[in-house]
Amino acid sequence: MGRSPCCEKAHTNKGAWTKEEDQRLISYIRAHGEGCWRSLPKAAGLLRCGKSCRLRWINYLRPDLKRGNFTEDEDELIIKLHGLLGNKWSLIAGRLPGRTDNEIKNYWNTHIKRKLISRGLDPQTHRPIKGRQELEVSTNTTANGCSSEEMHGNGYTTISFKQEHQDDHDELNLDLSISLPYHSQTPSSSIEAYTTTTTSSTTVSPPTYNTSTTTTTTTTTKAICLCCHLGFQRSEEACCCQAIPTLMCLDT
DNA sequence: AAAGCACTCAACCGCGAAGCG
DNA sequence: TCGCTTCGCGGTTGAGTGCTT
Repeated sequence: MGRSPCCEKAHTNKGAWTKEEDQRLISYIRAHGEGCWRSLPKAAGLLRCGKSCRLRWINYLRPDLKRGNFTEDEDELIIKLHGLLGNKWSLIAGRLPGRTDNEIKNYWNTHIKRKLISRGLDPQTHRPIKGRQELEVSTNTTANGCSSEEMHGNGYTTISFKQEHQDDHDELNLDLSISLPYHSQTPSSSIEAYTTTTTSSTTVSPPTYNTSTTTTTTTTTKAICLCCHLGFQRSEEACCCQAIPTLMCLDT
């Protein structure tokens, strides 16, 4: 019979949140912290499902949210990140402190798409709209400019971005790749050589952190620790930000 | 002034991933 | 290893608001 509902819908409110509900949620989270969204509504005395509470907190009530218009710099950053990551709004949001994935997604759909179209660019591919046919012939290149996936014998996949595509984003140095977890011998000694040692089967390397298989020059002004990027700073995993004071912890 | 239209954005829904027993 | 639960993400919807005619 399909999935069970995330909550007992008959006894939950839906739609816009009231001030009182907001207040209840804020004070509960202030007192007990985030987590266990499933049981939170009951504990906080809210007739909402946990999902709804989580969304309300993350997208609207969090104290570190930056409200207001996006700056021109943020616009450009979003465009560049989207060009590399596609519709990975949460990853993009992770690079824009104070912005949420929902906010960026909405902003993309309402403003940036139009902006790119007016520049003669396809919002999905970030390629000139005119030259699309010839680009589609190039079977090794995905819509986002990634080279096609390389399947390794062990079943893991490495996705790397073509240099030519990265040239569009020089100043960002977004050398993003997904590859086998790589156990660096000195993981915290060098930002360039940074890799995680999590047990995850894939490692998403954020900009600046090159895997062992890529060689690029790395001069960036903004860097983020992968622990922070992936939210590990809240866990027991060591966060290299502490060891590297120049890193920006964006996900706080 | 009012009706219709366009736009924005908060919130919902469904799915896949991760966690856990 | 399997099945269940919970979480998080991306796509979509719809109410509210502003603009145009």
